[in-house]
Amino acid sequence: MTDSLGNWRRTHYSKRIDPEMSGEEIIVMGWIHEIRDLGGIIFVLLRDRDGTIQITAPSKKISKELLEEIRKLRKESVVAVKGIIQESGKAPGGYEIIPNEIKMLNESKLPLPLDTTDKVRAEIDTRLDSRYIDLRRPTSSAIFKIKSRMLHSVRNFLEKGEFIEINTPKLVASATEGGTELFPITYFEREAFLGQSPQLYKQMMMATGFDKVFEIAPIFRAEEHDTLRHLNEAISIDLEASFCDQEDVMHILEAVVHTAIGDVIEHCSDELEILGVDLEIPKIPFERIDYGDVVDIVNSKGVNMKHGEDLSRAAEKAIGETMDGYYFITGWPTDIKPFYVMPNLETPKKSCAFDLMYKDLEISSGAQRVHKHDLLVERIKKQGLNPVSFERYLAAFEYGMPPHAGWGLGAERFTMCMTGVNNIRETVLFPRDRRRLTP
RNA sequence: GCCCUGGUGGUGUAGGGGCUAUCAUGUGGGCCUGUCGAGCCCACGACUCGGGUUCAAAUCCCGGCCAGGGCGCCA
Repeated sequence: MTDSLGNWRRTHYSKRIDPEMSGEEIIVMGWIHEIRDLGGIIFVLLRDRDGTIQITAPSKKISKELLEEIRKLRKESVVAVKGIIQESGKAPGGYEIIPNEIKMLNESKLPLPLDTTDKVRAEIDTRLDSRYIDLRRPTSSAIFKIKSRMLHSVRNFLEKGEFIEINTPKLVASATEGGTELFPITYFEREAFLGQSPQLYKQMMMATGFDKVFEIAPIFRAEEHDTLRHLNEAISIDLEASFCDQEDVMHILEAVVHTAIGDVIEHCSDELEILGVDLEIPKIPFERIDYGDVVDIVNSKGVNMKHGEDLSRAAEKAIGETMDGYYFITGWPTDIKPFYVMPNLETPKKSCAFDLMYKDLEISSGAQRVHKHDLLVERIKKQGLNPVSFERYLAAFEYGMPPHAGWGLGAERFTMCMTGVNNIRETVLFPRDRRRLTP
């Protein structure tokens, strides 16, 4: 039998209670985390968003009816408890609630698909199948509280820097941007695709005079990768700024990373402790290492890498062993970077592109962009693409396109860096990968 | 897509041609007034699917599906 909420409202989260409130009557609401029935006394741990609070029911202090009600409680059912706060050295946290009245708001089916108390650890696959229950575990929810704080921090920082937040379409007409595989969809009578990147749109925004824009939105990539650091749907923090070169946006990027980590340390100390992470604010400016030096270091580590190649996984690991924390790789060969990346004026084989790495993980890449129409057409042709399919995009470069630069930062990869988790799926509520499309 | 490893109660595991299929947690019941991974007693609950070998397959072989790890792909 379940009760209605009625006029009951939660007065306190578990973490907002302290022993000085002793004697006060409050209402807490949440899930039954654990029950220890000792016969003459019953201890119930009630869990809410922020933690747990002990409900203590001694048979001598409460009515028989209430004691029997409490004895019937089962794990993960949702209840509301009205009771008196009592200071107690024996209770966890130094206080407990002596109940006066309990409302059973909704019972949970048993047995549970996984253990919420971490006595028996479930595998990530099992956890993702029942993600709503998995996220009741503090070690799971802590990751998302940190991710949320990071996203707030980035928005806040860019807003202060007078960036305009934009939204670009995720339903796009053509697969002509290049390289990566796109997800085809049906768009009325036509074929369309899910957007792989807001790149071309945010560049078009530079022709509007908005000057500085950013977007935090999903990107979709139909690659059949099956690794701990790839997703088919991810959140990209994208930024583009006019009258800037790559150095300018690298400064912004390292400031964003620096600020976000500082904010997470300041506001998420409980979550970091739950995860056992000792997060430190990285020193800025981050170290810069030229692509040519990367090739030398990688080869010196016994990993074969030719000049002009992208980093293999082994190469990433080799360079990650040498470089500590966050660092930029600059001076990438023009040939292995996308057409919209500006070649270096003096040495056109080198580009104005950069990657931001954390140890052996690429978390961001960016560049100064080509803003000259004719050079852009030339670059598109050189990459084996057809300028005709870029007509609408290219037109934006004919009516006064300022020089500009920008980057995209992977929100999930950045979250991995801060939380120390080694599987990117841990950082997405409902991850989409090669095999998983539900829930 | 390739290579390696695996799939055993709800969860996490042990075992590895014939035993009542191990243990923990859980669930149900019982005892217990300070638990905090509570304790003790009783009960419940499982061999991924299809084919093959064999007197006999959860175990060996082949294939599918799924998972874990590594790689590739990822303008």
